[in-house]
Amino acid sequence: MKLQQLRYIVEVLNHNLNVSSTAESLFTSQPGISKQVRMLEDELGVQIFGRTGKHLTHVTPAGQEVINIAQQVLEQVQAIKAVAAEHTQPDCGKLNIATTHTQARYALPRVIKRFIEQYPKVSLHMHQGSPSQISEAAAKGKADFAIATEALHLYQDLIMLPCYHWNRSIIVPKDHPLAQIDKLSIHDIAQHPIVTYVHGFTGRSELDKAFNTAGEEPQIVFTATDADVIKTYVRMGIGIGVVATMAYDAEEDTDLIALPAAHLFDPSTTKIGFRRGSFLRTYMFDFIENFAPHLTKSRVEEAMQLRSHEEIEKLFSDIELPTL
Amino acid sequence: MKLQQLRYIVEVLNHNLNVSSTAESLFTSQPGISKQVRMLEDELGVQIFGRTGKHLTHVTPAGQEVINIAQQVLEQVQAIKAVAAEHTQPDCGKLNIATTHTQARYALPRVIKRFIEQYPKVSLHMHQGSPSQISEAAAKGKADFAIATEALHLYQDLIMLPCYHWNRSIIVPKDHPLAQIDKLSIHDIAQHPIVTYVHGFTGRSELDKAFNTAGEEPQIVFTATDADVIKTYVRMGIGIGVVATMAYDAEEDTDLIALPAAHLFDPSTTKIGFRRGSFLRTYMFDFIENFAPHLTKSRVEEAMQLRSHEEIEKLFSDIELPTL
DNA sequence: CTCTTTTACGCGGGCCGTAAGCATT
DNA sequence: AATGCTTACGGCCCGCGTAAAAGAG
Repeated sequence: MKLQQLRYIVEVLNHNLNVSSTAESLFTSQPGISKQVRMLEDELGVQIFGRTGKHLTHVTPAGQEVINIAQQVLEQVQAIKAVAAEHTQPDCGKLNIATTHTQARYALPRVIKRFIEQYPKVSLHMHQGSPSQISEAAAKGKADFAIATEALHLYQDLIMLPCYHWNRSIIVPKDHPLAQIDKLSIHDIAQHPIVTYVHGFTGRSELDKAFNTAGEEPQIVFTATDADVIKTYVRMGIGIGVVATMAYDAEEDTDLIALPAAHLFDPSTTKIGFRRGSFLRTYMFDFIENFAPHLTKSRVEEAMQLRSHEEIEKLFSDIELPTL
Repeated sequence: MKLQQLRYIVEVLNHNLNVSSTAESLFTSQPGISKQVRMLEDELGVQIFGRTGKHLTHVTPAGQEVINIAQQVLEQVQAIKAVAAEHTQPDCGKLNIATTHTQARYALPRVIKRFIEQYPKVSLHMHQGSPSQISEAAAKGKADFAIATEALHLYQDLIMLPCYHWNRSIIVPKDHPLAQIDKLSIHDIAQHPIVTYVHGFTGRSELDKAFNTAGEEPQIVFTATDADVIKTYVRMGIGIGVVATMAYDAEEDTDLIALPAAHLFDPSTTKIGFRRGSFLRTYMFDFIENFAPHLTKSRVEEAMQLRSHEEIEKLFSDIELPTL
């Protein structure tokens, strides 16, 4: 059994069982992969892929189990390389961050600016996507960190640490009638068409919950994955916006007004997650601490020892998170 | 990076940094290993082993980290092979059990007899040792199962499942004065010299605890790791024996009498442990269930999902264990 | 007819084993 | 002097790439 054989079967699966495209992506020849796959199958005595004639059609149950383990092996091989790099070039490497528009646009810029100054030799890559895509990217090792408010808990083998709380604001055009009301209620909001995040994005669930408990039915006329789009439609007069407070910029959004809504919706918590068992480089610890100052290296390491989401939550229950 | 290079560095460490003996044990040449080790070091850019001149003297910090991960990789490679074997030859394989004399001599024989009948093609190996050696063997992957009463909890990455409770008996020669007393007390026992298990063996800690809480000082004149030796010295009149009840055989030990002592000492619990993340063959699940009928495959799998000893204990808190 | 996998074949690299050289104890 | 690691060299296996054949859709 060779490490490359494991790489091959994992990649063939990632390419929907198309060996030719797998070969192309790995910059090698297609017959080479086919042969190695069959040699591995011969050695193990088990078919990994099911075939009809000459085409790979499905993954056998045994093959799925083998591939799952193979993925872990390859992750650990990466960890070995990371350990080595940490000792030879501590300030050199890659950092892949998977996150949502909201974080990338409003929460991360200052953090990333500082990080790049501190570690100019680390190449930084941002992957944007939906919270579930983000979690998957982190869980599969395509990203080192996932930063999001939702969906991270879906993967048991992601360690997720709370970073900060944030609240919502209602944004309306300056001349909107709601701007006159001193303290908004859910009922007030329910009278107007709403523009907000799509399901599964940026704490959308808290919004639905608040309306539910108030017994009101929100008129959601338009949803988008990011606040910039939402603001554009609010400007057009389509409805009132419900967005993260941090998405309102008093200097840029002079034509809009943000009405605080912290009293209407429970705050959401943005978390940073990474694969359990992955080796974190020093610059990764530093990135985390830059982003959330209470997440010191020692505290993160402590959390890595814990074995369930609940235990980790307990570890941070005493700590007051910043609110954006 | 090749799998064999990882095997080599792990084995070199296991052979106290002696490359020659490592080569011998792996049935290969010593220069081959030396070269591969240095090639791996070159590839990683990190010294794994420290050298003075031409001799390997110590493991570098980076090397230790690399080797730790390498061990995990090799374990997973074993898991892949086990998965494959499970699908091709479900009733064929190996089973390594690490256990103490007490278990091997009194608890396991009937289980193993049945197991061998059921799986004649599985080759079974028993490794005897102290509880801490046993735990280590299981944790390091040298044994599939560790069966013992003590020390298993020392390894966080061992899953240990409770099998049965057992109590102690006082064994004395037939004509011993204690044999006349109806219900023994700790005080009664403390009047006589005691022969029992050495520290760290077979629930010895419960014995010490009972004397401590009773405020008595036991006169322990002789300790051994197994009940057969203890019985021999009891026969010689050295003292009274305190052993696991199951170690007394009414048919063989006709010259001795066992006085129940369940009311004097808290019962101990024998557990079976195995490495977290290891792949269990069907015959392994069957072995466990043979040994402890309440440990069905589904219940064991459930326990494998849990992440701490506490959670596992909670899972079994409702279940009444048999008492031997 | 096209896309994809399999088979065939030749090259090159690298792993391994033997033998000799050299450092450490 | 003995033990143990390194260097040197040669054989052999094997992984890879190219090219052609065969099968699936």
